[in-house]
Amino acid sequence: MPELPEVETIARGLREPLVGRRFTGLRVGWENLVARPTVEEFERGLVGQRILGVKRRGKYLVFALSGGESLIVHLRMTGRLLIKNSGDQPDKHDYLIFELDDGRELRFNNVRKLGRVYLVDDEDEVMGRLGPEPLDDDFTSADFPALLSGRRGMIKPLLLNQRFMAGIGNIYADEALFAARIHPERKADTLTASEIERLYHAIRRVLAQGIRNRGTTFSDYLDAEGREGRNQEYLRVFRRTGQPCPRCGTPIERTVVGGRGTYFCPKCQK
DNA sequence: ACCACAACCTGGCCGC
DNA sequence: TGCGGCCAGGTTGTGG
Repeated sequence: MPELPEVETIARGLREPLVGRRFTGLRVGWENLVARPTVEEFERGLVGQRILGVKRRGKYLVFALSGGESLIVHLRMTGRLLIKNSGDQPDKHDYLIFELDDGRELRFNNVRKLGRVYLVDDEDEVMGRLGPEPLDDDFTSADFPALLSGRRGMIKPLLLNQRFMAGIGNIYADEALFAARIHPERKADTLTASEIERLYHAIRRVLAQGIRNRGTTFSDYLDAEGREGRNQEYLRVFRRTGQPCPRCGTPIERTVVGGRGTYFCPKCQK
């Protein structure tokens, strides 16, 4: 579910309640969510540490801890990070509950149990192979052609490859390709210079819009306070099969590209 | 490098 | 109402 804009919205919402707090306890309802180290070492290493900062990298959330380690969380498909009071009704899918020193809790809610948490000395152990941050100031339109060079596969699976670029998922890949008027199955090495330029700006525009709208909620996504996003009201092709293309009126089509459901306008996207 | 496919999981929806 | 099949915003590993 959560892609860069959703994870960014969560990170922003977690800063105020978490920075300066200390973890006082951990309750584990599904051990496989703890990717590393072992559950016992994870709990022992975490409890007692103060949270110094919260940031996002790609689709990961990173919590800098007072002992120098980093707590890293990936929400995968259905993960949520919610701030609750300790007395609040627990949800059956709250599989990790981080107790805080102010009577509140950080709850990792995760219906499909696919999310993962890590406690590591060096965040590169988890995120070292991620591609560039598409919204960084130092990622410019001049960098994008070089990033694409040598890539011969289809453009959509490439956008979804986190080692190519960090943070893009299925929704924003389709939206960016529509905005750039590029067919999702185009081979990366057939894109013209102007298409590459359009794609660069389209990626940044759709991600920035997603953040402005506080993320896209179809079913699962909620921010740290449990609120839905509203970017679903602004999507132009994603999950809009049969509805008219906002540019030309042709019905939007759905196909499968690289194993993922893919929405596009067959007339605008060549 | 690239591609297809399976695995990890549960819940919602659809058709029968 | 029940049941099987399919689908889902992500990632990783395997085999070709």
